[in-house]
Amino acid sequence: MVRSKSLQSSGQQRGEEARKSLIEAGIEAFGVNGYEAASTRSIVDKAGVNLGAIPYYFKNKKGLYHAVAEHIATHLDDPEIDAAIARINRKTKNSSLSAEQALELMHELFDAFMTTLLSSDRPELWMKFIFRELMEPSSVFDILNERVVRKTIDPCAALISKILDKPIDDPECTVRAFSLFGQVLIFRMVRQVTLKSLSWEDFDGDRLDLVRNILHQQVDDALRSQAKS
Amino acid sequence: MVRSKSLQSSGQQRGEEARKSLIEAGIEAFGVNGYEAASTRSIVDKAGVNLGAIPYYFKNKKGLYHAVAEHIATHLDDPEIDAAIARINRKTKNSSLSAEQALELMHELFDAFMTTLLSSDRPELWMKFIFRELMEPSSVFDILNERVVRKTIDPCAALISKILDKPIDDPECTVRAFSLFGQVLIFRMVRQVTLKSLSWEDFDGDRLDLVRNILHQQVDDALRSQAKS
DNA sequence: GTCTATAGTCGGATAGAC
DNA sequence: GTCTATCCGACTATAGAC
Repeated sequence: MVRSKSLQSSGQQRGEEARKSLIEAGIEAFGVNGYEAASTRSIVDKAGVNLGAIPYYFKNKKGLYHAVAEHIATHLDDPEIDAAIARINRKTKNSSLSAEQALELMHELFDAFMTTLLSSDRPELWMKFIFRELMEPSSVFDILNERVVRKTIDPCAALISKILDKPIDDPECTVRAFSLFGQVLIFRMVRQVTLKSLSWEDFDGDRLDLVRNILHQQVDDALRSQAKS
Repeated sequence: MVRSKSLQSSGQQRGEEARKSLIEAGIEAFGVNGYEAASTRSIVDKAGVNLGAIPYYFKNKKGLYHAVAEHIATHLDDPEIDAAIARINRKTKNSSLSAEQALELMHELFDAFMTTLLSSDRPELWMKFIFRELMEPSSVFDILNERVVRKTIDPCAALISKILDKPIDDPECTVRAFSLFGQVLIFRMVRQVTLKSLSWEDFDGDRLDLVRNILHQQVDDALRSQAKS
């Protein structure tokens, strides 16, 4: 009895470990070249589990893909970015926010965003997974769009509406939010292209600062020139 | 004799058509979800040729992929963008270009670029093919980087060096060129994301104008504030 | 609950018929 | 020069042993 219970418990633990390692391996496999290019065999090999584990825990390959997307959406948290977003959400409810204060919050968000996106010790495969899905929507597009993109873009658009003194649902606010993020995102999305043109090997140290300062200035100019007086 | 010659000629013609239709089908197949997801069978079906045609004309699947990249790099020409680039290349050699004139050339390029990228009647699958390769470099990365990206980015960086009065090899010029393009590219790369946030179905008519005007202003502000006096 | 053996399908590439 | 038949390996999913 005791022995059987202990065995079961150890089995459940192993089961949880198998789930985890499959999701971990799934992020890597799906991240590199997408859903089709990742074989279930390569995933179970990397995860150190047997082939039957995927259908058992996730029903099928698509189920694992879905679980990977859920995992990324849930665990993609960066302390500085999250803190900046929380501050923005709190203060945009306060309608007495001045344009200058809003711009300051904007810079806090962008500075955190740039540092996270450009320094390479961050989970690069998570990014690839997300960007691929956003470029070519499939079954998990909504998960990532709602819980990763909107979470960041909507507060940003709200800030811009304060700065420009325009209604929150004015498309101009959203267009500006996306285009400003585009300035940063391009260095992550086509990273190799930008590094090659610059003859750089990485965005580190002074180089990261250079990019950060330029983008900071461009965000500032774009919004300040249009700010309510 | 005559008959055999005519048959051979017709055969060569058919051969050329097979090549063309395979490349056409390849753009579509590789464009949608990448190299791995495209099966040679689906490609030959779409092209209306037999399975042996791929190894015969292109050696193997990779050879077809390479040919598709070559075709895109060669035939991706937009009259207005090309004209703008040609003007820039001509005038940046003239060192007496004023900052104001350079900024004007910059706007010509960006306006053409935005119209082409955002209006959906342009070959969307070509874009997907290019972006996927730039994000995840494989064997044809250099072809696309040299003949599509550098062709546009380098003249743009040269213009910026005139506007800011900095040396052409100052990394600041390249960083600014990429980030300004990023403002536009994001609307093409994660098109569905931006459209969904805006509750738009397409970038057409007034909506295209709205985006174009905002980006025009942002490019203007970013550079004008830093222009040599 | 976990793993292995295998079914059934589809992939790219080839050899040889026409 | 063009097409067909076929090989062989790899894939996902399942069934049943342990």
